[in-house]
Formats: sequence, C-alpha cells, structure tokens
Amino acid sequence: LDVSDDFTGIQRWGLAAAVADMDLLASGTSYGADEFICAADQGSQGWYRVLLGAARCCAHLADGRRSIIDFLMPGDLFKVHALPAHRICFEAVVTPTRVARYTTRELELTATRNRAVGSEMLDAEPRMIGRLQTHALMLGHASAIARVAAFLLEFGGRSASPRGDSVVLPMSRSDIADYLGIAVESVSRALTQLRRDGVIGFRGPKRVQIAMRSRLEQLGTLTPVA
Amino acid sequence: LDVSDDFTGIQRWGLAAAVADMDLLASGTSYGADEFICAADQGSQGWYRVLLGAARCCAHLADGRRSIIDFLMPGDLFKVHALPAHRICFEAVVTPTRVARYTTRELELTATRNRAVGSEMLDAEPRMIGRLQTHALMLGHASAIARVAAFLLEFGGRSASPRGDSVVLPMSRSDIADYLGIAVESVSRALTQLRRDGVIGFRGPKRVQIAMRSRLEQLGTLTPVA
DNA sequence: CGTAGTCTTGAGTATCCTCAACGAGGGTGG
DNA sequence: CCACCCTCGTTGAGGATACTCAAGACTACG
Repeated sequence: LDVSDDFTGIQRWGLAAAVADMDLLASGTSYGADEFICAADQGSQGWYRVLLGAARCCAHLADGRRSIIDFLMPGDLFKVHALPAHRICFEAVVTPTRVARYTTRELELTATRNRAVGSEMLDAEPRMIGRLQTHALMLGHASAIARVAAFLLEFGGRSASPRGDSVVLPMSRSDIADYLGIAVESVSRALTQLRRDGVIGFRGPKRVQIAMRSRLEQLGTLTPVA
Repeated sequence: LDVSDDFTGIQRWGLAAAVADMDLLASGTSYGADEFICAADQGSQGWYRVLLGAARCCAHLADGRRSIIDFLMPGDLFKVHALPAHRICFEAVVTPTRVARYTTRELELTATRNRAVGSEMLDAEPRMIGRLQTHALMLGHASAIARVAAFLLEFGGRSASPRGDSVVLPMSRSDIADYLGIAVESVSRALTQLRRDGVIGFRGPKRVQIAMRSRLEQLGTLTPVA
C-alpha cells in the first residue's frame, strides 16, 4: 500500500502556509515504520512537525502493553517537553514518514517573518490539549462501536484525503486498538459490524468509504454503553 | 466534614511563592459545591487559580452522562481557552471553594515582578498535558482496582495532606467514578476490596489512610486487566 | 509465487454495568 | 435538643459487553 499519494503533506491545510519558508522544509528526517523518532526527555526537547506519513505518541508499559496517546498527521506541529511523566515517545507509523525538527530559537526566528508560524506555535499546545480532552472523553464513556465510529470521523477530518467520505487509515489495527483502549479483535468486529450495517465500505483493509456519515456521527457522538 | 483544615491553599507547595503577591490574593470568588465556575467559550477566556477547596474540569454529554477530565487542587493554575471542542466547563467540588481569575495582561504584568508567576504560566499547559496523558494512560489499560489505586496515589501526592499516608478525598464517589470512567458501584467495590486486603484504611468515607503504599503502587502502576 | 505478517472470525470466560435495596451521615425544622 | 428526611455510600444478584485464546483468510512483500 502506497500511502504517499494520500498523505502528501503539502495537501494538508495549514501546512502550505507555514512551509512556504524553505527553512522549515530544509531539515527533515525520514523514518521507517515503527521507527523511534524522539522521546520526552532532556535530550529531545524542541519542536517537531510531521511532513509526510504519520507518527504516534505512545507510552510503553512495564507489562508490555502499549497506549497510544495521540496520532500526528502531516502538518501537525508538536512540542516535546522534558517532563518525565510517563516515558512518552514518538514513533513513525508508516514507512515513508518524514519529520522535521526545529529548535525553539529557530522557530521563533521564523515566526518573526511568517506570522502563520507564530500562530501555530501559540496554538500547538491548546490544540494538543483539545485532542487529549476529546480522547479522554472517548475513553471514559464509549462502547467499542462508538469508539471506532468516533475514530473514523476524527481521521476523516484530519487525514489528507481529497474526498471527505474516503478515509485512509495508515496505522494498523493494533495501533487503532491501543489508541481506543480496546482489543484488536474488538476493532475488527466493530468495523465488520459497521460494514454489515452499510455504514462504511472497504477498498482494502486501510481504505474506508463512509457511506452513511450521519449514522456514523450518531454512533460516534457519545452513545451510551447500553 | 470540614475540609478546610486539610485543603488550606497556603500549605500547597508552589502556591506560597506565587501568592506572595497580594494582587493575586485580592480577587477571589467563593463557590458552593457543584456550582458553575466557568466554561471553555469566548466569554470566560483567561487564567484561573484554585485557592481553596477543589474544582473539576468536566464535560456534560448529550445523554446526561458526565466525564470529569481533571481535578484542580489548591495552587493549580489553569488557563481556559476559547476552543469549543467539547463544551468543557469547570465546577466547584466542595462548598468552600475559592477561585481567583486573572486576565492575561494582569498575570503577565505580575510575572515581570515575580519570576515564580512567569514560570508557572509557562508550566501550566505542559503540566496539564502531562496530567491528561497520565489520565489517558489510566483510562486505556486498567482494571477498576488499578484505576482506584492509581487515583489514590495521584491524590496522595497532589492533596495538601500534611502526612504522606493520609489522603482526603474532597470529591464524591460519583465524581471519582466519572473521572476514572467506571460506575460508582465499581469505585465503592474497589475501595472495599482494598480495605479488606489491608492496603488502605478509612476514617470516614472521605479520609483514606494508605497502609501499604508499595502494594498500592504495585496495583496502580498499570497492572494488566487479567 | 511462496511466505510472513496482518486481519478476520469463532467460542468461552471474566469483568464490569445495571437495577435494586439497605445503612449511614448530615442538615433542617419542629 | 431531638426527630425527621434526604443524599450519599455500600452491598447484592443478574445480565451484557469486551477480553482471551485459537484458528482460519487475506494482504503485502520478497
């Protein structure tokens, strides 16, 4: 599966304006799938931007389990702090994942020229807080189907797909499961049920067609467990 | 239960330095239990600090359910943004809850005099992100007992209790349940089991004595579901 | 075209939720 | 000062959802 067609960073809204500065495009490192990018410790402080592919913010637990806190899509600017809260690390999701790293000084300097960059720096943490809150809300009260439905809607809006009703999921089922806090099999079962009900369609395991968006929103918008 | 003895804001670490400025103590509004403080909309933008009691950051769902995203304890400085992400609102937990509100300009002005305030402003959002990440981790993979154990440890460290092994829970069981993403009865059952096992002790429903901290940490530190 | 990994499907079990009732504590009014 | 009531907290029984273990398809890649 060649996801590069669907995840061309330039197509992302917001990114186009910011990367007009060639400085921000200059430094970019390519990573393979599941490759380590950086961690939340002293050495990796700074700002990062996903240019291509997708990255995950995850925590590896002592017992071998893994929790995915957030997915970073092309255009997403994120800051890595030195807080050793829970050994958070960032990893690439797909093989062609390109991530740029900037020092704070470098980014602030660019912000003086490009107002869009400064705006992005100010909005980066509020946006992350907003995503984390939405995520916590989903993890709190939601059945398996509600979680999967909300996930599809979230990435239907965030992914770089040209059509609004076509969603490409670059991450594996295992990634989705660790993000939604349910088992891999539960993800698969929920997707199958949605397909059976005609809510979504498949063109390969990673290409989802949203057939009945209103129904999906109805399911994903915090339906009670019962 | 008079929690004012245990939640005197002055005793909170970090707060002592910041509130040395009388300006920051001057404006403070008192709230009763369950009283509305502010919401994440255009009108309530700004900075807030819990001086006394406790506050909760929660989201009321369409079906009547409620998710508590975070608890704010005395000394906690938090910012309310205008993001209409999920109708987030802040409410008082106990009857003597005092919250101060500052405009951004006012707080920045104070920061020029008091370096501790400036440091707090910079750390406010990373700290909130850290708490949200820890919360998401707990909601992802944790049994009911693990959640309650982690909760007790979290507030054993955050509350203003003089002794390290004595925790006062100002919030109701319902609040705890909505924070941990489980039912009220499950909270009660988990607490009872911990009491039966001799891990914790009670002096009233809201006063918890941690008898075996190592065991509690073992349970709360991300034990697998099985 | 073959192989390894991912995805799907099935059966059985455990955990948690729901509904329900009881007991305890605090506040109010007589 | 006492009695009442209301809310909160606890405990129990039954049922539903999701997990675990296991095996079979499909995809992607060499």
